[in-house]
Amino acid sequence: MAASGKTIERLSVYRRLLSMRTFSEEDYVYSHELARMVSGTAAQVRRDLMAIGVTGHSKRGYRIGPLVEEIGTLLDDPEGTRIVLVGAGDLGRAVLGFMKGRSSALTIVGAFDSDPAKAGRVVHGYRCRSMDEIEGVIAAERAQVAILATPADGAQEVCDRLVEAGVRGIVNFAPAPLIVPEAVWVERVDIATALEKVACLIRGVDETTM
Amino acid sequence: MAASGKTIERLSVYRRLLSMRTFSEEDYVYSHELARMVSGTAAQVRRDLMAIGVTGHSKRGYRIGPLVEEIGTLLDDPEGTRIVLVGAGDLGRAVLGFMKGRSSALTIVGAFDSDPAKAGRVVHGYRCRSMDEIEGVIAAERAQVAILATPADGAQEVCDRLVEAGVRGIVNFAPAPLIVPEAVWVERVDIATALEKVACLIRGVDETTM
DNA sequence: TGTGTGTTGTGACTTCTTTCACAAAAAGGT
DNA sequence: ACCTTTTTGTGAAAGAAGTCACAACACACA
Ligand SMILES: NC(=O)c1ccc[n+]([C@@H]2O[C@H](COP(=O)([O-])OP(=O)(O)OC[C@H]3O[C@@H](n4cnc5c(N)ncnc54)[C@H](O)[C@@H]3O)[C@@H](O)[C@H]2O)c1
Ligand SMILES: NC(=O)c1ccc[n+]([C@@H]2O[C@H](COP(=O)([O-])OP(=O)(O)OC[C@H]3O[C@@H](n4cnc5c(N)ncnc54)[C@H](O)[C@@H]3O)[C@@H](O)[C@H]2O)c1
Repeated sequence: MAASGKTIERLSVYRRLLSMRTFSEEDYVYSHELARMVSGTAAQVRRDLMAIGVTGHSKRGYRIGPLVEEIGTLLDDPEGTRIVLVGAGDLGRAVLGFMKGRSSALTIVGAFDSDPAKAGRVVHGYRCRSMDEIEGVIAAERAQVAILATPADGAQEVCDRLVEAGVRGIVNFAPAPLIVPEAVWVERVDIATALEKVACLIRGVDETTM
Repeated sequence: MAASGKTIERLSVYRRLLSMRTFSEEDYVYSHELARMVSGTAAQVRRDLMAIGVTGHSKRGYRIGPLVEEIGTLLDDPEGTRIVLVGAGDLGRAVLGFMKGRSSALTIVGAFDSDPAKAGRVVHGYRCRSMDEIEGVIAAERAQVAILATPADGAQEVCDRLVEAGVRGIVNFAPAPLIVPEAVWVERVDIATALEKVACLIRGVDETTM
C-alpha cells in the first residue's frame, strides 16, 4: 500500500490519460497499453497498480472505472486540496488557465501578486489579490499547497510567509533554492533544467540511456 | 565520466544557483553549501561533481569558476542547441519570456502557432510564425529540440511533424502520451502531476519519506 | 473437454542511486 | 613542528527502482 514518489507520479499520469478519453462501465485496459502511453514497461505498470492494491483480470486487463477511482483514493485528499498561487505574471496566468474548469480535487482558492497594478485584475476567472491578504486567505480557506511563480528574487521571503501561514507543500517555479522546515514539501518544476537535460541527452544517446 | 539523468538534473541546478550570484575568480563553494541549496546531502554533491571529473580542495571546497565551466562542457552542446517552440498560448508566452535574454547555449530559433490570428504577432521579442514554415525553419536552423506547448489534442500530430523534420528531443507540456521513435527523447513537464504529488505527499509524511 | 493464446501477479534478480564512513589533505593556531 | 579542525575523495554497504521470467488463470475455439 505504500507508494513511492515515482509510483505516485506515474499513477497521476495513468489517471489523466485514462480520464481524457471517455470510457464506459465495462471498459478494460491492458498493462501494456498504459505502458506504451507513458513509454514504460508493462511489468512496471503492473507493479504500480499492485502498489495501490488494484487487481486485474487475466486476458482482459484492468477495469478502468475502479482503477481510476482507486488512484483517486491514493492521490486525492477526500477533503480537497486548496491551493494559492503567488505571482500572477505570464507563468501564473498559464497555470490559472490550466487549472480553470478542471473539476478535480485541486482548487485554486486565491491568486496573489505584489504588483499593485495587478491587484483586482481578473485572470482566467480568478481575481488577483494583494499580498496583504494572503495570510488571511490561507487561514480562512485552510490552503495546504502553494504555487510559487514569482521571480527568484524574493521567492524565499514569499516562501517563508507561506510556510508561516500554514502551507505544507509548495510547487516552486522560481529558480531559487527555497529553504524550508522539514515538514514542508517542495516540488521544483524547472523548465531550464528540462531543456538542458534534453539537450544533453540527445547527444550521446549510446551511453547513459536514461 | 558517464553522468546519469539524475546527476545531469542536479548539475544543471548547481550551475544555475551558482551563476545567479556573481563570484570572483577565487571564490570557492563547499559541497555542503550546494547540498543545502538543493536540499540534498554533501556526499551526493561530491559524487555528482566526481562524475564530471571536477576536483576540489580539502578545507576550501570547489573553485566556482572551473566548476561552472566544467558543468558547461557536459551540459552544453559546443555548437549550441537550437529550439523551436510550438504553441504560443499562455504557456508558450511564459516560456518565451523566460528564455528571453538568457545568454546561454539554448536559443529559441522560432515560435509557431496554428492560430492564424497569432501569426506575425511578436511575443516577448519573438515573432510568431505559421505552422507551414516549421519544417523549413527546423531544417534551416538545424533545430534539435522542440518545446511542445499546444493543447493535448493534436499534440501527437505536431510531434510527428517535428520528428519527421529532424527534431531529436522534445520538452512536452501537453498532457498527451506522445509516441516517438526510440532515437527521440521526450521530457514531460507536468504541472498537474507536480500538484497531485505534493498534495498526496503532504498527507502521510510519516511513511514514504520520498 | 482439451489445446492454444495472451495476460496478470509476483518472487527473484539486476541495475541504478544514495548514504555511510573514514583515510588523506589542507589550513590555522600555538 | 605538532595538534586540531574541517573538508574532500571514494570504497563499500544499503536502499530504491526496474526488469525478468514464469506459474496461474481466463478465454476462444474446436
Ligand atoms: N516562464 C517560464 O517558462 C518559467 C520557467 C521556469 C521558471 N520560471 C520562473 O517563474 C517565475 C515567474 O515567471 P513569469 O514568466 O511569470 O515572470 P513574470 O515576470 O511575468 O511574472 C512574475 C510576477 O510575480 C510578481 N511578483 C514579483 N515579486 C513578487 C513577490 N515578492 N510577491 C508576489 N508577487 C511577486 C510580479 O508582479 C509578476 O506579476 C520566474 O521566477 C521565472 O524564472 C518561469
Ligand atoms: N498552463 C499550464 O500551466 C500548463 C500546465 C501543464 C500543461 N499545460 C498544457 O500546455 C498546453 C498549452 O497550455 P496553454 O495554457 O498555453 O494553452 P493555450 O490554449 O493558452 O495555448 C495553446 C496554443 O496552442 C495553439 N495551438 C493549438 N493547436 C495547435 C497545433 N496543432 N499546432 C500549433 N499550435 C496549436 C493555440 O492556437 C494556442 O495559441 C496545453 O496542453 C496545456 O494542457 C499547461
